[in-house]
Amino acid sequence: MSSALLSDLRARGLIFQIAGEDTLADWLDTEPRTLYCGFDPTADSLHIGSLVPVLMLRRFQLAGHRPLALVGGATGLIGDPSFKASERNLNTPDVVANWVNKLQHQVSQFIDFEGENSAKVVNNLDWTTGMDVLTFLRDVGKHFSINNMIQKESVKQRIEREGSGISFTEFTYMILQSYDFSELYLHHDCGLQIGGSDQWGNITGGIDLTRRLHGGQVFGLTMPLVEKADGTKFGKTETGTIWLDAHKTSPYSFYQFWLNTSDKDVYKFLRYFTFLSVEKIAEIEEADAQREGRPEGQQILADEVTQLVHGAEGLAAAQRITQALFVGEAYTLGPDDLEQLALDGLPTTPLKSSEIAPTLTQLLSDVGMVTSGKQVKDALKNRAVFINGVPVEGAPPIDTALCFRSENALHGKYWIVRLGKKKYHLFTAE
RNA sequence: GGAGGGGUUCCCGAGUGGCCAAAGGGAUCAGACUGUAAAUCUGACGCGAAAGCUUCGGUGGUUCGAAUCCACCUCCCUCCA
Repeated sequence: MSSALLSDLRARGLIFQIAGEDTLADWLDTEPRTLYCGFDPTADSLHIGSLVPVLMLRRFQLAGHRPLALVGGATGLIGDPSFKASERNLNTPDVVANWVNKLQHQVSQFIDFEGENSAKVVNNLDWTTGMDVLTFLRDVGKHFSINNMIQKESVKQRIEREGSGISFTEFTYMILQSYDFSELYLHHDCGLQIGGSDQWGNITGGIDLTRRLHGGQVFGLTMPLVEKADGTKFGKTETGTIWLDAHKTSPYSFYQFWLNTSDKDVYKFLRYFTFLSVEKIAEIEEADAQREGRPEGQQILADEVTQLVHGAEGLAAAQRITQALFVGEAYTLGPDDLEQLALDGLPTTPLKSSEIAPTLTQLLSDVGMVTSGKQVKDALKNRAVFINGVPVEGAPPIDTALCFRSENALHGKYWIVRLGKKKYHLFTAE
């Protein structure tokens, strides 16, 4: 059945490279196996870049294997140099420890901790923190050849490129991660490490070390980097990174992100980010190709992924807002509906008449709709600013008191400001 | 420790005394066209409604005037020891 897993992954395009390809399918087929994937705390939340590996763990678990999610309490203190253009700043131990906590919790929601192949979260700080330098150098470092390490593609650009460089600290990262694999092999019988394609060098390092230290034969599997057809970076928008934490990226914004996926990417993303079968996705693609006009792929993608990350409630909230703003006429909603939208996560700001910003440009940049007043000016020129559906006329400065009068409010206290086609903000009278 | 090269606005990268808020590209935002897609075209892109204000690693200095010259400091890179 697991070779079925591999062929499904292959059909999804989720396999980039495999170490031990000849025997991996057999190994997976004979009995439930343990595998791991590492997540380093580089922020207080994972972002959608980590979603592919996280979901990969789940795919293996659904196929009957046991996933370990490793949180890099130790490696997060060092910083992975793989394919990074420059050295990064070190974060303080207490900051990293705090992030570790958050990641543990976050990763946990995607894998199942019940049943026979229950998942486990481990932290590599547990086995590195007590190790002294000499032991590390003699027992671990001795197995690594510098000649070999500097050959790795992942650090080559740092070593060869003029104007950059790599510290010993970051260079050592690979050894730490390799040691993780050998430890998990020893104590958890973990025989497979998965990761993004940038992790190939680190993974093969771990495979070599495990063989040298324990004579164990272990496997590695990497997933392709998520790339967009237009070549721009996946997972970033004007607002910045798309986080998995609902407090950092609301389910609504998250949902909108997927809904805005390009046609060229949407079916690939369905294969990457959902558990819909490859056949089902092919059907959707086929149906979209037949249909005139707007395809359904984005809708399905947004529904599926939002459900996975934010649950049924988060999805429902995101859909309610989307429905109200983009499908219906938002300014025909009743007061209860508007309250609900605010609760659902539509960006909302109460207006206190005493401390309201005097100009519209200032107000909109204060609430984060735009990053500078210039954008508002630009939008005004294009008649792209609307309050409750009515375009705002004129050029800045525009008096906010005139814009937000109770006469033009919905139900006496609501104003929906729209800037451009997609940005909405709800203001309420206090 | 020695010798040399470098730190420019989100990123890359021009700019070597006034014409510089600083070329060009990318990213981003808005408009048109569309389907909340792509491509294309248009506009914006340090802050400010404007007057104006604040930027070119840091601090001082020279000058009527500095991103550009000088001094010191700091960080990075290359080679040598």
